[in-house]
Amino acid sequence: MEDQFIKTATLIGDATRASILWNLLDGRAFTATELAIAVETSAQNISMHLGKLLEADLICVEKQGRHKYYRFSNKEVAYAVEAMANLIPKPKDPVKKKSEEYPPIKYCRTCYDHLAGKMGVALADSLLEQKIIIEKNGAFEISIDGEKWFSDFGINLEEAQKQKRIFLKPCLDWSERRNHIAGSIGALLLDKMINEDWLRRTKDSRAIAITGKGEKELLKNFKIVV
Amino acid sequence: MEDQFIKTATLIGDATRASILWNLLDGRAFTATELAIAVETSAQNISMHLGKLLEADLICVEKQGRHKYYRFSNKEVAYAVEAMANLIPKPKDPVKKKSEEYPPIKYCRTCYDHLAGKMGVALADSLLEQKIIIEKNGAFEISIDGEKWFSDFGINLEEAQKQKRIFLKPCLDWSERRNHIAGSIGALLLDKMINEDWLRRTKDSRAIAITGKGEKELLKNFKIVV
DNA sequence: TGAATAGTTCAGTCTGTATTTAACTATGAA
DNA sequence: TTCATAGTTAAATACAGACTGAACTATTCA
Repeated sequence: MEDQFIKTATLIGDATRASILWNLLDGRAFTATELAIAVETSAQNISMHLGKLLEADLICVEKQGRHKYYRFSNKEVAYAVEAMANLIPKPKDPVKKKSEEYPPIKYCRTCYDHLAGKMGVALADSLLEQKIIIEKNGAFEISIDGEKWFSDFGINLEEAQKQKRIFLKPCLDWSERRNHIAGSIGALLLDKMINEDWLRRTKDSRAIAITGKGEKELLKNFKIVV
Repeated sequence: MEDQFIKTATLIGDATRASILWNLLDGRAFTATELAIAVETSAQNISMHLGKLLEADLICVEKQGRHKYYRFSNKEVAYAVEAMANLIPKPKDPVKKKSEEYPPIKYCRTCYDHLAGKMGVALADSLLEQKIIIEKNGAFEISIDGEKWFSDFGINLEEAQKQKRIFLKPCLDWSERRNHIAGSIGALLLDKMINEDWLRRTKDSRAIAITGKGEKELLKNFKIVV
């Protein structure tokens, strides 16, 4: 058991592979070349590293034509990466100004395709408090009032319900240790906010940037102070 | 943020340091020398690695005379180690025989000075089931019948109560995720079993070996199958 | 006191493994 | 077809960082 743990630890604990995992953290799939660029290494090298991660079943691959898309094998991998990210030493004295206390990524990032982090949790809290969604034995449900709210907000619930994916489900955020909103509703909320230019995906698209407009609207609609 | 993650990952992902973390996983504190033995490396080397783990605040240290006791800094470290252990590839076909699945240290080890691991948990379960101890809002108490039992078993409760240390307290076991019995009672139980030659401390005193006599007595007294 | 044990520091060595160079296959587009 | 792009494999190289040896301080014990 110890040997196996050491193997896993040394597998993750290489700079290039750690960077790969970090880039895969938002749940999307990337091609080998994309990862090579993101990680800043050669194609041959990324190929070798992806091979090792594949062999240990930390990632899986899907072939599409001449492309190969790599993603996490299962959510446990994401948990482990996030749990490790939790160990990053906190800055002792908050020298920085208020909003800059942490880089945006800490406050606002995507988990697969919905909002996670502090922002995702705050959003879930607000929707719960406004009784737009309600908690029912561990699951989230949309209230009667909530249905109207979503329609006003410009989200078509019937459309969402048609999708295969789970409609509304809580997702435990490791950095906050709190539930936020996953499922298609989570994805739709994120999409909507991006379309309304409240939020913008950044270049590497893991972090989410909040626009000036978004700052005002988030405060107005959800009482979220950015 | 990514850089910091890579730093943390490479910190954990060295074979020697991973082994240190693995050994600290049960929550106990170890001296540098004990760790060097457990990890099978030199004193100088362990010192260097402990220094790095200390600097990153993954572990902390308490000085006691000429000894230095190292332990996890916080529960997040244990979470991360466990989350990583979760990624160990599952054996597809369980080829192994029953009792040899894990080395003895996994089943029977001390946590500070009381029994932890599977053995400690099984012992706590048995005492609870026999109503020798009872759980009362998260704490353990000795029942009326229990007082007689302890006296029959050769443990003087009044003596134990005089000691400063907490008399009877649950202690969460990381590998089992279950409470076992700490406090002076836990220590006395361990002492007693060692005196009766049910158990023997091994050389490095982390692991506990069960004697033939112990095997019989544990089954008889606590229905624990070793 | 001195002897033994616990732990650290530092310079030098060594080695595992990541990376590079180079030659390859497979798919898609012109 | 031929060219360009995506990705792999294999051997040669390079290097970060672990480990060793030797010399040190601090504490306990006899």
